[in-house]
Amino acid sequence: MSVVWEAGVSAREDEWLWGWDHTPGIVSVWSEGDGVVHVWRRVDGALVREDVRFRPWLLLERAEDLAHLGSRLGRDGDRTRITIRELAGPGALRHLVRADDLATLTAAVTHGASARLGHRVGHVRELGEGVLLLAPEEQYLVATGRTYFRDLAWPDVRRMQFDLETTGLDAARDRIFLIAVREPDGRAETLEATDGTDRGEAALIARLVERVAAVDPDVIENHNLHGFDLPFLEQRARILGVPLALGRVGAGLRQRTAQRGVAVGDRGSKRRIRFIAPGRELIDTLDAVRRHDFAARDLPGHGLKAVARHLGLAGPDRELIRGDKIFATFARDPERVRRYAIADVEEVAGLSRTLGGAAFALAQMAPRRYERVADAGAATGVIDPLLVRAYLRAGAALPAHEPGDGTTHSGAALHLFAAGVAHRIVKADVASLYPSLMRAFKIGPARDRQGALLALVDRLVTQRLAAKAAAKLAPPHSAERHRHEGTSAALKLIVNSAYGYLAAGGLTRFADVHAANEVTRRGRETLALMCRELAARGVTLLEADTDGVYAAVPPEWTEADERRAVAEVAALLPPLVQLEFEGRYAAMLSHEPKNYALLAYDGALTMRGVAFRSSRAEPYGAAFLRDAVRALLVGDVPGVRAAYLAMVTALRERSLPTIEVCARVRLTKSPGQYATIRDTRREFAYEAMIASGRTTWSIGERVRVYRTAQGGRVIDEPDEDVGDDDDDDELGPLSPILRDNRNDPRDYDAEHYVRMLRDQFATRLARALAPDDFAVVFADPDQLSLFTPPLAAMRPILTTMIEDDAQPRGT
DNA sequence: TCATACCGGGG
DNA sequence: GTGTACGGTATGA
Repeated sequence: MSVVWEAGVSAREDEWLWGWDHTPGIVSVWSEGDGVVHVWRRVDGALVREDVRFRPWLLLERAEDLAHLGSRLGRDGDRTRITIRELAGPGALRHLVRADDLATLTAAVTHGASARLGHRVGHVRELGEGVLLLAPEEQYLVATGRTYFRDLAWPDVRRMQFDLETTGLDAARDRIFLIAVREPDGRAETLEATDGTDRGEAALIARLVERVAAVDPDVIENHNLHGFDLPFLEQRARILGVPLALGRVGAGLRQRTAQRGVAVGDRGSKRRIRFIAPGRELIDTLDAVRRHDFAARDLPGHGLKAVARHLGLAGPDRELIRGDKIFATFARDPERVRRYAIADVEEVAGLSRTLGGAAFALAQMAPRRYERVADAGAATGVIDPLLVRAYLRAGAALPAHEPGDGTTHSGAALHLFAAGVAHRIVKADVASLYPSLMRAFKIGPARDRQGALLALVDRLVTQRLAAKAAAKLAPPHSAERHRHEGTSAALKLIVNSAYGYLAAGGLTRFADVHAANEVTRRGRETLALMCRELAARGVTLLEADTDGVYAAVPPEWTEADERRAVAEVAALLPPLVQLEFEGRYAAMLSHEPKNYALLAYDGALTMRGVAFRSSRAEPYGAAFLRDAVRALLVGDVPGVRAAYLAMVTALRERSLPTIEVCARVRLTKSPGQYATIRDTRREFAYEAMIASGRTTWSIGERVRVYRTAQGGRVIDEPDEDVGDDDDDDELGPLSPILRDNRNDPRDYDAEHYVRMLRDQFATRLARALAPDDFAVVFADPDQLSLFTPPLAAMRPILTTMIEDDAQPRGT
């Protein structure tokens, strides 16, 4: 009996995650809400379009808004034009209303609501929380239990990439002169305007449209597709009067409001949109990059070139051209721009395959279009639709959104126990702490009577472990492995956002600040327990943050001792909360909370936090910090002094190239704007531009500026900045070409940069040395002192904070 | 100096 | 008819 019941629950919860209708091969869905849904499917590789009858639905709080229909209102199952069915349970949205088409449905509701409220209700959305109306395709997917891509593997979906090359960034003024296209079979080529006229550009756009129609891809991709290429293309097509039929139905692009889209209309109206090409899915690899980096946080930046290089997708002789020089380069050396543009589309295809697996897998679960799943956040974009579908499948009424009761949300714990240098470091942390606590203590939203969120989290965790295991078993680089890894990444993403869903205030349907606070309270409790128990085993606590602890172990401990201590503490934590031995390091410089440097046993140096890595920081300072911190962490105080002296000498003798002292700044004012405020307030960067003879520049331009005895100057940016990949300890961030600049005037203000070295950079080491020692190590070589204590006798120190300095902080 | 507003990307 | 979070930098009081 109970076994049968368990099986029933299990099947039901599977349906909550994956849907229940196993129609294979769906690659796109589109509906105008007219009672017909266009479904494109890949069947044995061929594309099939099915036009399905479908009755649109909405959820309504007040049935009386339909009372005016009288006998024309049918019960669910009738073939009358509008039907209503009451759902079970306490939720506010308890009437499921359907009709043959959306217009009839919404007209009936607004008519009734107008009468009830005594004023004209023009659109159901004016009913706010009293109604739930999804996009027509989502209504279809929710009601049928179908999802995208069932039984399809990644290569089964036809993907095409295109990338515009333009004369500038402003579509009102600049033109498209070249388009790189890559077809599903991997062939890539460029389409080019024959001349710089309207006619030439219009013909180019028309050729792109023809090519898309001929290739007929299911998916169109590019990096920043929704932020740049599509809006630019749409505006140029509109200006030139070229029809932009990139979809499989309709004459042009459609749009939807999207917070993460581009601003449209005159400034002031804050409407942001993304474009839709019905019948195809428009996928932006920038979304995949952001989603990946959200969890991994290992990318040097989110630009195409930087990410492609980081992931090993870029060829060794990848053509690089600075954005503002592409058009000019094309005039001189068109082949170079062609290679550049083709590399772009090829990298996009590689990026999509490498990072796109999560969205591909999510689309097989959530009742939304693939492109929506790909660009949505996990909480409102994935979990909420899953919950809506689960409730409707269970025949249960949905709660409406509710504003919080004023309770503030409390966050994670952060403690700094000691600052300075410590040795034999162990890092222990809990993987997926918050979802683990939700599972362990059954913390879910109070209004979730079905227990759907916790059931989903449980299932997601189990299935993720299965997907991870399956990925490990599959051959490296195989399609199968790729699929399992994508599934695993997708599941992890949703699992980890379950807590965010709880804590999202009024943004999510089942948000519950009390439940969220219970999760973080348990989290702080768990972290405190970990710290206490680790300390009881003889380690020195250094820093603890949310779900992890850094600590120094006694000199006589072996790695086995370290692992044993962590395992002992792990055994004291609640079941399902798994403390892991995350890593061990030779030494750590603890500076401030979230600001530290780690020296691994293999010699690799990692620096974290603003104090140690700022993209703005002058390269010479960063280079000095790397050398000095490394010396410090191996206990070599004379080495710290030597690094300092070497840099001071290089500055004073001007053997250091100018670019090493430059700061990168972004110009945010136009020459005209700056001219108007110049008399009231001078700004260094602009003065440096003017002093260097630069009278024109564009807003957003990045320049490198440095200080001279007279003022400031700028130097030109290198060819293209790909971002520092941060596997440092090579030559630093500069290219050899720049180091070898023969025209370098080296007229920087050396004393200014010496002061900066001491006051801005050396201070990062202050907590690791006794004050007297610090003064000696960073004393100016020109100021002789009668008595200097021997550097070799100095040792880095570690200062333990008193209890009050361990600062718990809310978010 | 500290708080807050805004950005991340694309040519 | 939608909605991330976070760490960094630029800005204003």
